[in-house]
Amino acid sequence: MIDAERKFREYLSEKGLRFTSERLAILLHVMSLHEHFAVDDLHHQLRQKGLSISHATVFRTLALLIDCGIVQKLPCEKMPARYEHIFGHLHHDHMFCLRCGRIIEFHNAPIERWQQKVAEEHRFQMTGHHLIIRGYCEKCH
Amino acid sequence: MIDAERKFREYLSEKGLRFTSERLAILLHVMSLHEHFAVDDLHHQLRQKGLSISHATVFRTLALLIDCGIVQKLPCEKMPARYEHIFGHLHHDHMFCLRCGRIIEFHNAPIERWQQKVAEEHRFQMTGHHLIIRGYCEKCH
DNA sequence: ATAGTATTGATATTCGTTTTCAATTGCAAC
DNA sequence: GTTGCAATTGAAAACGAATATCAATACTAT
Ligand SMILES: [Mn+2]
Ligand SMILES: [Mn+2]
Ligand SMILES: [Zn+2]
Ligand SMILES: [Zn+2]
Repeated sequence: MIDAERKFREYLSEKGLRFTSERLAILLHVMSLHEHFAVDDLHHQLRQKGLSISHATVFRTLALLIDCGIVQKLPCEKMPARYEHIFGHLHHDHMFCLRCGRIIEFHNAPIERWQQKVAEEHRFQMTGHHLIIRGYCEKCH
Repeated sequence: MIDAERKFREYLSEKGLRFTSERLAILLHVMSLHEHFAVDDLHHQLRQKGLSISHATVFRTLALLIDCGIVQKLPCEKMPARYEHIFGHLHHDHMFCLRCGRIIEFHNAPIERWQQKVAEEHRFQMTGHHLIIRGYCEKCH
């Protein structure tokens, strides 16, 4: 059993929820993906594997995985949201290429620290943040 | 005539578009607002003034004002987008209080500089960015 | 005035996401 | 293992912000 499964099981158990075969299948597939994906991508890939999991269940399970801290949602303007597993990964932010749609990940410690500082200055209790840099990637200049 | 009106007139003229009474009314009302507003807020306020401007025209005109650089759209998760006029204002980012919905504005020069630097490091041509700090405001801790 | 085009409001449509609900399933207590 | 029951599921319907459609109207230039 992978660590993510253990974490998900504990989360569900604490909430009085059940560990179903659908939830396991979705968890395992999400953990096997190393890109940013849309709900439909995930749904199609599961069906290609021969699993007939409904659209609704994919949405519902992703919500659980987000609440559990295994998955992160990237709100995208003008297109369906993207998701990615973050369990086992360090925090990062994203650049979106407006031409080819490429998503580039980055981490910048000074930005993270200044965010903390700004929040403190406003006596704001930061629980998270969300930084997206829009523009054109190397190939699309 | 306020500066924003001059700018909007020039923008429309260059694009071969027309300066209509609806567009003027929306522009003036948007410039009079000093909060972040949803499309429905704006629409209702215009109707309260006795102006019968359609929903569609409000959306369409906001899109023009954004393209023109007078207005900015703040994508909100789980709720309709918010807008604000930025003409005559310096760039700023936002903190969203998850409890009371308050929006706090801030500007942090080091964050802006580091964003530029990160983009350059990835040979990414930044055209804009979007930073939202989520959490709880002073009153909502 | 006239013609040509942009704009409008009302309405319908889109589409990602959420909800509904009856049938099914997991799970804990017996 | 049987039972009881709430949680879960899939299919379909509903939702809702945003957009598209289109006939009527209003500018603009000639
Ligand atoms: Mn990522
Ligand atoms: Mn603002
Ligand atoms: Zn690109
Ligand atoms: Zn608050």
